[in-house]
Amino acid sequence: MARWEPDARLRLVRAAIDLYAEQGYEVTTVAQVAERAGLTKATFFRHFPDKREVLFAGQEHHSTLLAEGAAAAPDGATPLEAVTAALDHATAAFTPEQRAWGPRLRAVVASSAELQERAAFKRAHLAAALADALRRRGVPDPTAAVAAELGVEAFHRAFDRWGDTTDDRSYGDLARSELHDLHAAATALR
Amino acid sequence: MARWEPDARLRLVRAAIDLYAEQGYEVTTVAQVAERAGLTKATFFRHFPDKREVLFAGQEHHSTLLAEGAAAAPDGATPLEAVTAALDHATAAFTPEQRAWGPRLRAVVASSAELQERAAFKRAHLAAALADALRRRGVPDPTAAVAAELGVEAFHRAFDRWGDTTDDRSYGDLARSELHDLHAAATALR
DNA sequence: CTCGTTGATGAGACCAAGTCTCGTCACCGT
DNA sequence: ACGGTGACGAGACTTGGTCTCATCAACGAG
Repeated sequence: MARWEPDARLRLVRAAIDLYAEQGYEVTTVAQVAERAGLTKATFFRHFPDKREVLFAGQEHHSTLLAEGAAAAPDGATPLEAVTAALDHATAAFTPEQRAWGPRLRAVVASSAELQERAAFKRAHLAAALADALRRRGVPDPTAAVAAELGVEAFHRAFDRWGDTTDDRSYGDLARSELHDLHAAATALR
Repeated sequence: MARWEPDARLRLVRAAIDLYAEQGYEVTTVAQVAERAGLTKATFFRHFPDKREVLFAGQEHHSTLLAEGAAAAPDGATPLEAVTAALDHATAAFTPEQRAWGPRLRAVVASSAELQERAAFKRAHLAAALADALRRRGVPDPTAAVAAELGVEAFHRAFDRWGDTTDDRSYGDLARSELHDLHAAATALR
């Protein structure tokens, strides 16, 4: 038998989502989250840098996936095709487990300005990573920024719709569809 | 003679920018900022909700200006023309005083992840306010979001170039120019 | 002129986030 | 058998942020 129960990190994430949803993010203390996970405050901060990050850990992975996908697109691909490749590659992050947690996470984040702030920061990182990957492909500056912005917007819109159980399409299909709509709106803009 | 020196709020802003720039944002305590302004920590928090906001106060005004400008555009205006009107209207916020503080502010914000987080949040608010104003004009959803995103990107790019003293064009001219470039990139996107 | 009100501030207690140091002890390789 | 490793607990400590209460110049009513 192990000295400590395994998956301390996962237990912390679950405890945090549960408590934040039950009684609210602001009134929940880190000590409470740690206690529900069978740990202490000090250990919480060994796994996460702050009280917010426990909800967003794993999203650095999204940046990596988007950048990898864009970089791996064939040489002749247009910027938009590279963004599509990035979204396809990011599909790897969207497991059924994520789908189950999505709505609860969205609700909790929506309830707190502090959490929305972190979400905005993560989104900015996503856009920066994707724009960087496009620039490394030789896409010139204003185009790379616009394409990355559309890609990240599609990424988030698709995630929102993916969480609605009424829509049974795969995340990849939803992302392609959102990107197509955004691109159409952009080219038609006057 | 007044009981208190006037402009407590402004003194706090100046003290904060100075100290954050001199010795770094993270190692500066709110008590130090208040002391340099001739006040106490409690009074700091009467003027600003937290340690970060002292650098961003006044930016809610930007959302208001953008929304007002977009709402005031003539009835027949296209979405892009409404965004242009919004940027023109926001010109009111860019005084010579702002121009002098801009580069220092940018440097301080760039030095701290916590401050970049707040900046990303403010940007998201700007985009949401502009998109809302466009939707109220009857612009349908994906188009409003894309136009707002381009507008906010132009807003920030113009502010960056406006801070470079090498470029003597007015903020309004710079913003129109940036928006034009971004729009061109968007319509040419493949 | 006097007096009560107003409102910005100071003083300081208080809580929680986040940091840091030190001690513990199962596990693992030698 | 034994020393090293690493995840964890305990608890002190700093600082961001909140709250309550006291202070006192300005101001207006009488």
